Amino acid sequence: MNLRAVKPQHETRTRILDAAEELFMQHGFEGTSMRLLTTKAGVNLAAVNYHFGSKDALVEAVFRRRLDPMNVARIAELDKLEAVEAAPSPEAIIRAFITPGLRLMADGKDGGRNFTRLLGRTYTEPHKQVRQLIGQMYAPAMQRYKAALERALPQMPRDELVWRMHFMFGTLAYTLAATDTVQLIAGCKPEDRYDAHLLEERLTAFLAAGLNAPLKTVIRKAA
Amino acid sequence: MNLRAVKPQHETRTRILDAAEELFMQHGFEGTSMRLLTTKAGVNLAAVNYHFGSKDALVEAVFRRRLDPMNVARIAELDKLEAVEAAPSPEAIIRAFITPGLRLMADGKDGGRNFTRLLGRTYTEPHKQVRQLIGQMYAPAMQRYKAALERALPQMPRDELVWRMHFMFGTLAYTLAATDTVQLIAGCKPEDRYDAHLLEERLTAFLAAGLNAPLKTVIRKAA
DNA sequence: ATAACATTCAAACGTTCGTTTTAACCGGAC
DNA sequence: GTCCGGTTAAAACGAACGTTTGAATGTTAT
Repeated sequence: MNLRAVKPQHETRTRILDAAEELFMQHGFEGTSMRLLTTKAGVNLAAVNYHFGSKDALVEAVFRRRLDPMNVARIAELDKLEAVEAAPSPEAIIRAFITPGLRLMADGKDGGRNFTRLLGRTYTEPHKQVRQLIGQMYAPAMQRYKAALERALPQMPRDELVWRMHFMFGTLAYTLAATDTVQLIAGCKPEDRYDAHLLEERLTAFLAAGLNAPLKTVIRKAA
Repeated sequence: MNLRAVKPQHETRTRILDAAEELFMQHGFEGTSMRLLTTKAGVNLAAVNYHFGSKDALVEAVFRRRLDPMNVARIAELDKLEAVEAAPSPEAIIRAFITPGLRLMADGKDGGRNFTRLLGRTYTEPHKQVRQLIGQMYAPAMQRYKAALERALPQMPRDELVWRMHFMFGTLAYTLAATDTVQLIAGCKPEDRYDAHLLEERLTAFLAAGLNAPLKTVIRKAA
């Protein structure tokens, strides 16, 4: 029969993915050995190669498991928004964009927090393969949000908007990923980070203001 | 004599540091082998251990070479600013903070651009040692800028300011480090990134607006 | 010239890496 | 029971890792 049993469906796979998420975050990809990984997961050394094929394929699987749902959620949030009004406000769009990430970060029981830390690193990931993979997974949501913001801010030059989206993206990425820099800047209680609602408010206010920053008459020097 | 010769002063060291900067950025620390590194630098395999002691010590040296001068420049910019007026504007403070980083990024002939890409990665660096090292090197400048911003924005709650500094820091870090995400968001000519002046204007406008975002009456749920 | 020193070099060290192999195990189908 | 696909187990593979060694080489002071 080709009917997959409904037993502990791929428990080993899940254990490996969980351990990989945590260890990749702590030590990076190259810094995490298969022996350490499989030991932490409580599985045999050969299990990774059996279930995923190779270490590189495992890396990809780790990202796919979380990133695909997150970007699906991002698009769903935007759909919901645009169903109510044709041209949502920049602030509402920002909120729709950052919410799925923050939700993952606030996820206490699951290892979502591990993943957001890992995720933040990927935007500057050295591995070309990983960067391309991430790019592919983000592209659809990005196009949607770019179009939505162009509609919300019709007066803004396109290249300026691209840069402000870039800044916005960076702020979120850093917020999701950063570990102890906040405590470095000031004595900040780390439990604040997990108050998802408060963080969403702060981040939205900051990003909305930045996105709506007054447009100076930019002095371009002749080429 | 203990007088060091003035000849090609530590040429091998410099060649190693340059190669390390580029390769660490491309492949990460663990992903860069000593054999590849020394080959690229055109030095013997044993040269790194001879001149720096170990690979880890080389990593530290790579950061020290660039980070120390950059944070010295940051403090100097702030000194210069506060010499003119006691309480500079938030925008001026922001500009003073981001300028040294952007200057390094725009540095075409030197490998400064390589370093800024590498630097952006460090804020989410897995290695505890590296993170602590970076933290130590940033701390003095950070305290100065925090104090300056508190003076410039006396009405802002301290914890809100800390978070906005955090966002600001993240935006700059991401801007310095990001590689192809901008092109992912939109067809953005990569040569724009190197127009340091234009980028400074854009970044300053965005950050100043975010830092000055209106303070909503935050609804805190009772503990 | 020669002694003392700093640097470079080729070779090898032991360890750990990701992966492969081969046998054992296990639950259902017949 | 017997067979069989899916999974786990222990052991070994060759390759690559960071580091060390000891001799060779260049450089400077006497």
